[in-house]
Amino acid sequence: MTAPDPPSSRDRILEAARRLFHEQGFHATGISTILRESSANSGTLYHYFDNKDALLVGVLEYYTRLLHPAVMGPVEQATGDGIERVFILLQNYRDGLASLDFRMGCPIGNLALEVADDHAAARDLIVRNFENWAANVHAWLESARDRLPFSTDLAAMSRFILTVMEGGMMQARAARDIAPMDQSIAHLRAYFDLLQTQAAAERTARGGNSPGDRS
Amino acid sequence: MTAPDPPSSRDRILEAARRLFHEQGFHATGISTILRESSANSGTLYHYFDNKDALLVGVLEYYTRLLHPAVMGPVEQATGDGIERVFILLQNYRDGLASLDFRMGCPIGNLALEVADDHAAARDLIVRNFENWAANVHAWLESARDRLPFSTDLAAMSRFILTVMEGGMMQARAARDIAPMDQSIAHLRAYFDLLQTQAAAERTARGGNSPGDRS
DNA sequence: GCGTAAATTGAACGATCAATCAAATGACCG
DNA sequence: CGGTCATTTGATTGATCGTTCAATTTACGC
Repeated sequence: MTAPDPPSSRDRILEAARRLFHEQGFHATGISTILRESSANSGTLYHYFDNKDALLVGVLEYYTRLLHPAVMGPVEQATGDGIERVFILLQNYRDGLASLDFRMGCPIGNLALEVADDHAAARDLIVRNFENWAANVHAWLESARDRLPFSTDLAAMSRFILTVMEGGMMQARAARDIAPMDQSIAHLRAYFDLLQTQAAAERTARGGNSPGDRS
Repeated sequence: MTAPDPPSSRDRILEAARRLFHEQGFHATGISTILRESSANSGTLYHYFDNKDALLVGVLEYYTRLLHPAVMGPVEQATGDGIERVFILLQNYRDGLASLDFRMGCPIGNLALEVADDHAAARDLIVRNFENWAANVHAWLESARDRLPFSTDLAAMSRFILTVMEGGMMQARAARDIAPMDQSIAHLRAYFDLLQTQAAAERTARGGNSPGDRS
């Protein structure tokens, strides 16, 4: 059992930038603060990153790598039920927000609204993070395919779930009150319950058309 | 018919700040830009506003005043149906985002994620804007009370609708593609359809318990 | 131990930041 | 016209912004 390597300068800088961007936002975080918090010098930072935007890209790539190990993996460990996974995932975000005194919220969502219009490379990575998140949830939903109505668009549903997470966190964070997020999750749960009821009716009816089918 | 008064210096500054905060965000907007765009001098700005934060507060108060005349009123003109109003409102946000080439998004939501943690006064106004928005939608839903299941929490539902709007806009804006928002709205519509079907069943059953009731 | 490249140091740069203030001008009242 | 207060001017402040770079130290193959 060897002692873990001390984190490299590059990693310390990246981790400080990640944390500060999350705590304060991109524009509100100065390079000097990142240097102080990572015990690095400006020359070292600019040795590894061309400029502040490249640092942001590095942070977003880090989040991309982290998505499954840190976010999706634990949920998949908790249960094999695709639908239950969705609500464990949302509950994890909920608990994380409340445990941090309603500060910070979703780092990707924050950056999406702050920098998406101006930083093309960052925007691409933000979009990719959203896509990976939704694709993972989509796979969960596919595993519960037979418990949902035949006509339900599961890709759109995974987007909808991300919508509920981001919109709920935005309101709960602003209000410093978890209620808006809990209420949003509760309505998503009610929606799933109705869909499952409908799917059960479909199964007994053997392919009869469904009440919510708007085609 | 008299010619309208030319806007006062204070109004020009406020309008420039509002637009620039919306286009670029709060931290990314410099005082000097606001001065240039409003053709004012720094002394004039600081005569009316103590500092940049007070200017932000002024902008948020302006949004508060604007909510009903500019956002809710037109929807209420379009139809008297409480449920249909919800989807016209969402469609208006959707069309606004698409017509601006997926830039900017909801100004309140942007500020919520950028400044909510640090600026107490701004946070209060952001919360109030969300509350007013949800309260207005809540009133619409109450007017359709008998078409929704008895047990449905309409206050929570109005929060849920705001969640769908903000979360959908976030994704659509980042992706520069309206699809994630349309998909989210479509699922909200499917949810409402199921609720209305359930409510109709309740009415014929005269108070029987409902499938989605999770008490 | 030597040579070379990578990594690190930290002072310094020009630009821009939010904010100040004494002086000038404008509006309104008696 | 004189007096008074609100408004506007714009040069200027010190701080902080992101960034540069020549010099120095460290790491590593031969």
